[in-house]
Amino acid sequence: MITDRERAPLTRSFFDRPVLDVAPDLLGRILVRTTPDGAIELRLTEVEAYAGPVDPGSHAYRGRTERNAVMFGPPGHSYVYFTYGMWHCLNLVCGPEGTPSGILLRGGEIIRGADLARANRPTSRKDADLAQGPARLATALAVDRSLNGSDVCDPWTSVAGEPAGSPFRVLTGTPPAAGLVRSGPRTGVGGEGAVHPWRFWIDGDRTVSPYRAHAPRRRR
DNA sequence: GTTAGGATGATCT
DNA sequence: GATCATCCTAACA
Repeated sequence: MITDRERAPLTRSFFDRPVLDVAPDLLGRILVRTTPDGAIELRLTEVEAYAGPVDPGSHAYRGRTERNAVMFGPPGHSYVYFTYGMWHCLNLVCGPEGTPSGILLRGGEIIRGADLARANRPTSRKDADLAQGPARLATALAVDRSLNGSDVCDPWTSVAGEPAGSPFRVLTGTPPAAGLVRSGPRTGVGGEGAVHPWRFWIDGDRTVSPYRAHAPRRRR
């Protein structure tokens, strides 16, 4: 059962918890993406948890490789991967260190810097689409693999001494209204990984991506 | 409103 | 060689 009113303090140890605790706790919080052109703020509305070695859906399921190496590192860092030949996806690594797990950011509402986000994603027809879906989210926030392994600062370490060029921060934001946090199967995850209801979203929010079940692709 | 098909390349078996 | 934590467009209802 999801207890959507439990909110951990947003300190350095926020991400150093089991991924299933962190994932619903991220809903409603704000990811600040700082670019050379300015800041974009995104209120998170949809995430998916990937639970490392016990989860067939996780990139870390078959052990450490060059691609998934940051999932095996300390929590509070970004894991960015490239998929389908075109797209990037942004994850946040959770703890404790040694249990490689991450949270895929699937959807959010741009609450500041919408002009920058629109410039990054000119094909978007309406603002609700800007970060609706993981690859759209990464595109709107100008995230690519050059940001893999970046530190995700919390407010306490970033108030005065934020390193120049630090690309991500997380702010407290506004919690979802009571009773609106939902969970269900993860999008696009098949096999045994499909049984876990590890997708979390804010019910009724227009920036949550439509659910699509896993479907094997036809070969051509 | 929904659905089918193509784009495109890194990664892993 | 197959798979992939996807998106967009066109076609249809």
